[in-house]
Amino acid sequence: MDQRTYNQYCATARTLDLVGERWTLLLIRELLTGPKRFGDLQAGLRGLGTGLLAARLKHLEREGLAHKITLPAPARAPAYALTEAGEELGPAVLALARWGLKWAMGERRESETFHPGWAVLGLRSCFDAEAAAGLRAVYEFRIGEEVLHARIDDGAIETLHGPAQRPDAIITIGEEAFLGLTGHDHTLAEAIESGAASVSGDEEALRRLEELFRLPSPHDRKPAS
Amino acid sequence: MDQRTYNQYCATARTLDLVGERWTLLLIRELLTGPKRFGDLQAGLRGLGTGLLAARLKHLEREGLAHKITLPAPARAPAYALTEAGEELGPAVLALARWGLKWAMGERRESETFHPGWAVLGLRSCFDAEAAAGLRAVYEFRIGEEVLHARIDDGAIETLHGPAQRPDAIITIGEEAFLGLTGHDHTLAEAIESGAASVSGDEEALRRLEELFRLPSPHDRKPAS
DNA sequence: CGGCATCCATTTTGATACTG
DNA sequence: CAGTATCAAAATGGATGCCG
Repeated sequence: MDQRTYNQYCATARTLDLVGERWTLLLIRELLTGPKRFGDLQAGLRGLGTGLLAARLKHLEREGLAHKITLPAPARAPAYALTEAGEELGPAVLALARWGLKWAMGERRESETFHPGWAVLGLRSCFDAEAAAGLRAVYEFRIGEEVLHARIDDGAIETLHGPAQRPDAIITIGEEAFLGLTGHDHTLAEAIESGAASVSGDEEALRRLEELFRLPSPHDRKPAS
Repeated sequence: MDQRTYNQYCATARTLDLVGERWTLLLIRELLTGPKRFGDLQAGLRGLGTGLLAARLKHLEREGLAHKITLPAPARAPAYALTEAGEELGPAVLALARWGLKWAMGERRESETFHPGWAVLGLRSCFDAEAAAGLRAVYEFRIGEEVLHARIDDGAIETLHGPAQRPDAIITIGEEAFLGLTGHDHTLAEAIESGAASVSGDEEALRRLEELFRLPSPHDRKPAS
């Protein structure tokens, strides 16, 4: 797995030598929203067997992109987290996500799995730093079964799995309705209207929510010409 | 990944379904500096056989990321170019390059190939838009056997293979000396001093050159702890 | 639950030879 | 030069069993 190198003295090629194998960037995507346990990682990556997952994790550890940790009490369970180097792959993963939002997200296919955590990372990929100037707020998203939060601090954003300590605003919405948002089927206001979503907390923070994340309108890669 | 898809309704996964296979992102890297012929593509991707290259190109065409063109006269030769969708993968490729410049570029290994075109893309990845505010200039780089140019227009940059029509400044340098620049072995001024490089053209444009591109200092992914 | 080992069917790849 | 055709060597996916 790392004997197969591109053998090019090129920053892109060297990076892909490290994280270009199948599953690796998705593994990093999972870890970008916080440390995860072996089983949870596998749950987020259906199709990846335990053997390959273990091999990939070992590779990331050897290369200094992730490391094994012990979750704080009371969990005390083993888990994996990104190192500083791994964390800094965030911009690259988000750039891929940003492209995908614009050029590759059509209707959800029947066979495709979906986890709200991915969506929050997608949100982060279209975060508008300028629109967040001067804003300092923590949002908690409760989407389907999952809970995530985004901490925004004047142009900077951090999105992590789990509840927030002291959220300024809470958005609760079902998976289906959330997919309707990303698919431009309806707005958040409409979802609230119809009862599919509910919000609470600081009104000012909630008002600014829609400016913060600008979902690109989907484009067709193969125009009818 | 034609049949082998991640099957996730996730922007990152969908993108990797399209361009995550081996060689694909490097192929796009090659095309990001302008249209290329089949043979030139293969030259830039040592190790990629003609069969796989043809398959990858066909895949990119089918997916609307690249298309086959005929070079303008007098060449009139077949070549491949990126579509708008393909072009927009630039930010993602550059993000990977930026990461690699910081975390993965140690000494050049004996077996590694090197092409100046990669370096210019690397330069572009660390282009500082703020430092280019108000600047409008075209630089021509003659590195080893290759010629490339960068057109800078007030925060925007475009880097293409080939000579510029009307360059404001020309930088001529050998491959070895150029690698010394990226490896922080010496500065451009020192290379000029020692006769390894030479510059000509607008003095103002040349003075601003070093502010425009900020090479990150290399970091160790595995600190001695 | 976490994680490694093994066996096996299927894909992907790498290298080379071959054709218009 | 621009590709096709072919075949051997990896990598992957899936099932399964094991051990702490």
